[in-house]
Amino acid sequence: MMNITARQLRAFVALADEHHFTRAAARCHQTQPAFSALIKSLEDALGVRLFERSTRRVELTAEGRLLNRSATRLLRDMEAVVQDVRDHVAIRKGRVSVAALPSLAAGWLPDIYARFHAEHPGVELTLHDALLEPCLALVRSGAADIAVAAQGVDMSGLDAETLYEDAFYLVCRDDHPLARKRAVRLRDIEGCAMIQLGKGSSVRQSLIRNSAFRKLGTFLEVDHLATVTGLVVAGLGVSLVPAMTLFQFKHARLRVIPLVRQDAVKRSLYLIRRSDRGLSSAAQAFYDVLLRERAALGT
Amino acid sequence: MMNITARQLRAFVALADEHHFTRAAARCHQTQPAFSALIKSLEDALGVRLFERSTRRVELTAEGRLLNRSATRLLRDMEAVVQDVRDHVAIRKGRVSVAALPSLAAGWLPDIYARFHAEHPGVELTLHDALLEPCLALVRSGAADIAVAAQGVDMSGLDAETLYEDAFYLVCRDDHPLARKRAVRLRDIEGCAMIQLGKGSSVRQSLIRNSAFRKLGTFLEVDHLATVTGLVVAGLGVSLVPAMTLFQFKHARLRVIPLVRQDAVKRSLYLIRRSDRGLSSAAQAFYDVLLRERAALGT
DNA sequence: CACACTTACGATATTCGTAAGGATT
DNA sequence: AATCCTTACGAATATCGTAAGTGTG
Repeated sequence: MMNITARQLRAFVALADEHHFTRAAARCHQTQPAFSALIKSLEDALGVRLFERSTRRVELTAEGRLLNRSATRLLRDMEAVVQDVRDHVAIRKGRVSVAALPSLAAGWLPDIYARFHAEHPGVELTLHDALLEPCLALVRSGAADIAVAAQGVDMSGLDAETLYEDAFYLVCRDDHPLARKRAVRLRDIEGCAMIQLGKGSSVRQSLIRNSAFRKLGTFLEVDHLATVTGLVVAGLGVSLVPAMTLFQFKHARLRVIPLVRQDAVKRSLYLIRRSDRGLSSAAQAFYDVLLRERAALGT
Repeated sequence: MMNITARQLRAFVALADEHHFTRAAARCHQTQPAFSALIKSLEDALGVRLFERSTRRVELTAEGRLLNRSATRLLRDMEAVVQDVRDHVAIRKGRVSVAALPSLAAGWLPDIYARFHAEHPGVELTLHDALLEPCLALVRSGAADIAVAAQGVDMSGLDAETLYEDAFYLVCRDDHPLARKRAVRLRDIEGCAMIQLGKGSSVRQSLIRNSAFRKLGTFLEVDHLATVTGLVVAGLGVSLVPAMTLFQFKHARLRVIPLVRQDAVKRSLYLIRRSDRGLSSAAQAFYDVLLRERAALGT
């Protein structure tokens, strides 16, 4: 029947090259009679003699020359396809697209990206920094492999693996009345001018979900953490933000103060992916790195 | 190992298409367990799972999608190459190049070309009309598959199969003294003004080789048979030409007269090809047609 | 419980390597 | 006589189909 194998093509090319059964057989790591049979099987499959052979001469026939023009290319194509798949499996090639909340995208992930890229330089990395719902939408649509985010309202079709419990801290200027405290209570903050992130942010959502913190006033509402920093530095108010965002508040005049244990509030962060399909090898490797980094987060 | 078969690729494409083992197996004319094993063998060869399968869902993995993009093209390429070879074997495609003496190229071959083309419209035909030595050179170099010609001085590396013994006839105008004879003797011609072809022509060579005819005078020497015709019609002389050229002398005022048996002279025509390589299927088919037509030449 | 993929297993077909055969120089 | 391709043949391997097993909706 019409079932050509890569081995037949390799044998054909080797023989067309060597003009010698014994040598071509050796090149294919076979005994010569087995190699002969392999050539014969190809000739039978094609219904035509591909080599004129006597004991002293091995030459391509007209049809052999015809096949020879295509066979090398065909074989190379074939091996390229196989190699490509293997490169992806071995994570020498690939693409990973991650969607992450802005705080994580700017604070936690860059180092991980750098290390992953150093280990797998052939893999294209994409990072979407987006608010919670857009993050989930990216994963749902397949545009992103993984989201690093909080849970959304609708998590159907998504798998969430707990990543980190991100504790909130009070951020204030050094001349604020609370600036000297080692830990603050909810009650301490209630009277303060609060600078909050927009309601689409997971930081704000986490506070809204917590009944104790829901009644906190909002003096100003902004979209970006950097703006919060600026406003607090300017002395317009204080803010409550999770640990993962604190890299934004490294400033000489700012103080970061934990909440006392009984008033602690956290936002839960998850690794999120589609439940209906597995990850590519590269994406799985990235996912595994994220899981491994989770341990380091505890410190 | 790395031995991909066409069947594996066909199975893969079928399953990627159907998303259903049982249906894909049927499409490949196999039982479902055998088909399963075939997919598994491909997955093992590539070292990666290509389908996510539960009993209710069959979906491509990321690597499967990667392969799917190439597999269809690869399979089509493969089948195209095989089909191309088979088309050549079945003489639906191909190329035949024939070198023939001018007399044969113009007189005998055109009909054969027409019939061969009607039977094998996909085969490209080339006809080189050339004198004897160029004809042989074309075959020797591989530029022509077959020559229809006389034997040359050097026939090494060439096989010659007898085609036809081409008897010479006297051609003269109707008012010539010999025009009324039923057959002429060598002696009758010796005094005539002879119009001859150039010494490179096989017609002239055949006469030169025959000792009895070597002493014939040459009144005029020209290159083309058509010119001979014109000169004879003009009454400048007579000519001796082989039967295969007589189509050139169909003219109301010309007479064609055989030689008496004891003075008969012939040129031998051969089918000539390289002895060191076989013919392509198409060329062989053409060769066979020429051999078959040889029988018709006897009449 | 019905459908669908996997595993088990014996039968068949293919492929392999060793050894003998035959052709060419 | 030496080289080298083919054929012969028993052994190892692969593939097939039937039947039983397993998991999912």
